[in-house]
Amino acid sequence: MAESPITPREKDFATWYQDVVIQGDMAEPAEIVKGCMVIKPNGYAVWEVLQRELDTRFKATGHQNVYLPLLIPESFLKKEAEHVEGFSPELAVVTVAGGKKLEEPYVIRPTSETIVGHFFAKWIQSHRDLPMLINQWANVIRWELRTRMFLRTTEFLWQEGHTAHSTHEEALEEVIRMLDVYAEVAEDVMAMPVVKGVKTRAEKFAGALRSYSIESMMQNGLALQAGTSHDLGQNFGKAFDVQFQSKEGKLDYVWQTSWGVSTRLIGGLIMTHSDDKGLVLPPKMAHRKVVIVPIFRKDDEKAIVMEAAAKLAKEVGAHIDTREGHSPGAKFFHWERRGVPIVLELGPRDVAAGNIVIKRRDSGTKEIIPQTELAAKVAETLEAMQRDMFAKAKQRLADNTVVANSLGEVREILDDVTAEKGGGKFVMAHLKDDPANDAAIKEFRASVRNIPLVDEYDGPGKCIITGEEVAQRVVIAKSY
RNA sequence: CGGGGCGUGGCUCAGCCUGGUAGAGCGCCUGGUUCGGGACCAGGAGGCCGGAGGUUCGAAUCCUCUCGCCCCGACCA
Repeated sequence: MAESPITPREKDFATWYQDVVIQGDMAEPAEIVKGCMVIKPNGYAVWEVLQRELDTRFKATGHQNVYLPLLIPESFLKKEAEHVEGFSPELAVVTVAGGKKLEEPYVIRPTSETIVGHFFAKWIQSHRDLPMLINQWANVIRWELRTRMFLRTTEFLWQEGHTAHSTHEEALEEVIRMLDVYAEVAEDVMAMPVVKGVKTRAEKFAGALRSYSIESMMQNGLALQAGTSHDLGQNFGKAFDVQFQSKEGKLDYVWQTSWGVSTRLIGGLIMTHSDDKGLVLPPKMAHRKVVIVPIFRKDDEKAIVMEAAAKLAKEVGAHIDTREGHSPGAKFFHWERRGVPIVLELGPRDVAAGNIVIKRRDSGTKEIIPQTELAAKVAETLEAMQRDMFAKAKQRLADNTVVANSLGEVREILDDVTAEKGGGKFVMAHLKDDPANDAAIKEFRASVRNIPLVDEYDGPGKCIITGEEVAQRVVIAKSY
């Protein structure tokens, strides 16, 4: 028995994660470029599934795709005071082009609110131009000091939605609508349960009135911000002079929103479902759902097995592993590490008996069934897997969410938690939304993840720091 | 930016202290035997030892400079 190339979660969760990403052939560090990664075919295919699922929903809610420039004039960033302050430290700037020093440097986009502001000002004159609903699929660069594959890389892929509305109410509806879209994709497609909520003022997007997020829990108990949706108010409208004339003939600034999810979701997917044997993909996220490993010795056996395999593969849309020079065992490990939901084994014994062996990736259960029942069994198994994986993740979230009623208690629960050691929890506590309180939590390197939109706890209570009455408990956790 | 580690065949690393013909395992190629959970045997290809300079008869090894990567903290989708 060869030693597993994957570090067990128990031993070191962070290393386990790296191992799963690499052994699952999802991505590898770019090495030649600091903090960047190469997304490999197996990883990019997952991104393509996400893109399809999200894009379909964006279109269904009335959005259209656009593409904006990668480079932003430096002065644009400075137009919104909070925005530039928030992003300055992590900008990459182009100062030389065409062999000449540029008069005004270009910033490589960390996000496109400013460019959007500029073009919205050109495109919007009347209330009839509203709402303006656009989305961009793009890459962005944020010069982060600490990177981890998929979770935080210097360059990453994402989508950023940008909308403009004539009223704040309408903009807020949009913010929540898109947050709901994210939650739906996370839960129904990725089988990754999330907590929807409002970010504290200290944690909001630079330049927003308020930010909303979906937070998910990884297997080590750390929180992952899986998606954000921002109520930008009229901040960017004023900064970029995006005005429209109302029905009554009055001029007003537009109310904007922006929302995004990134390749980070792939990291979340991995850390939600995978195990010590490697990647586990929920069926809806798997581009290759079923693989057949044929087993044979002699050429005559090979002929009959391959014939049966071809017929069954066609029936269930399976990929046949025809690679030569690899034993069946090696092939099982190969697909297991890559997270394929169902692996079918087909050998001479099965062909003779009219059977086939079906193996589920998540539970590891193996079953021998008649070939005539295969199509129905595959469909049923994929459905059950999707359901079971979500239920399991949801249970883990519930099991690791605890209530605390004092700052000391919160600290005790979270103090020793690290990405490597795990043991993280979502701690529900009453806390006033005040930057000073966020700072107190930061002292032990935890943070307020969000204030849930739906309070599933005991309603109002006294803030664990100030003692003031607050409406509900917030989620406090260590996070990525 | 502070602390730590590391650059040697595709990968993981040994060799460096004590200078003297560049190694191992895995992977790869060829042939044969295998094949129901990581097969075995035989043969083979592949490296100016991150870069520059210096010391020396001679440098992967010693000295100086330099570039880069990884890990740990402060910042973050």
